[in-house]
Amino acid sequence: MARPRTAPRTVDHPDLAQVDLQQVMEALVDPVRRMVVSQLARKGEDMSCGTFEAPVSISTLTHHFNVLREAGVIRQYYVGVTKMNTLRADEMEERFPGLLPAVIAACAAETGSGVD
Amino acid sequence: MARPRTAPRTVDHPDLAQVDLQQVMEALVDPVRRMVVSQLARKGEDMSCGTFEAPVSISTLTHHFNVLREAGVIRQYYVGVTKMNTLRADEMEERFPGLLPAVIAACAAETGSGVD
DNA sequence: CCATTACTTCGACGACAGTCGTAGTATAGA
DNA sequence: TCTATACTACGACTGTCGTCGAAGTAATGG
Repeated sequence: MARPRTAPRTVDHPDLAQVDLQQVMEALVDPVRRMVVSQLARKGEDMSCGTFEAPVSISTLTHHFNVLREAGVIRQYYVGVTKMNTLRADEMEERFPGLLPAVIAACAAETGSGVD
Repeated sequence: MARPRTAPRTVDHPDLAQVDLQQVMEALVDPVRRMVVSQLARKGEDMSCGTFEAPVSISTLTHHFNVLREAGVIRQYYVGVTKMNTLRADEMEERFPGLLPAVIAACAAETGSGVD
């Protein structure tokens, strides 16, 4: 019989018009979340939740993905049992011009050069 | 006789090279501190601590100025009994290109339009 | 139907940031 | 020398955020 006795898993995303600067700043102030954004930007393609490098547990990482998604920074969707992540770069650019690129560039500059 | 039995009040500022993104993000994530930065950018000239509008007490405001200064966002200097504040915009631009302007623009966009 | 994989939810805990009022300090002026 | 002004330093309090592990849920494959 039909297997899907529940609807396919969906994810809610805010319209960027209803996201304010405070929310985005709070999302981007956490170093782990910036690592996520940075890796996403660096890779240039969608990544599943399990493929990120971060010095925290899986459940904590889930929390960080939620914060980023609710701030409109990333978009998430399921592919089978895995959850994919994408930067909402274009939309963010329209809403907060220059902000995300500046942060990403700063991340890259810090992790790229041998600062430590 | 010579009155200055103490050296004139001075203020310490970090070299921007030794300020990291985390510190700047933490400085800019607080809405009161963004108000300070925003007013400084809007005014376009140095402002004394007492001339800022913020919904907090004076002592709290002092704390916010300290955070901004230690993050390299503002420069402070005494003029008699008042303390002046100025944005380190050019230096910040060199250290974290685009970051401060993006935040300032976002602040202006939010406070400018009748969002609430 | 069952096991596995991949992620989520929950509750608890610890740390720390923002806030205040009070008391203190440096400068200017009388 | 004394007072007023403008800001600072300190200690206390509070709320919130990041963190974890354990238990839960949904899809996939056998």
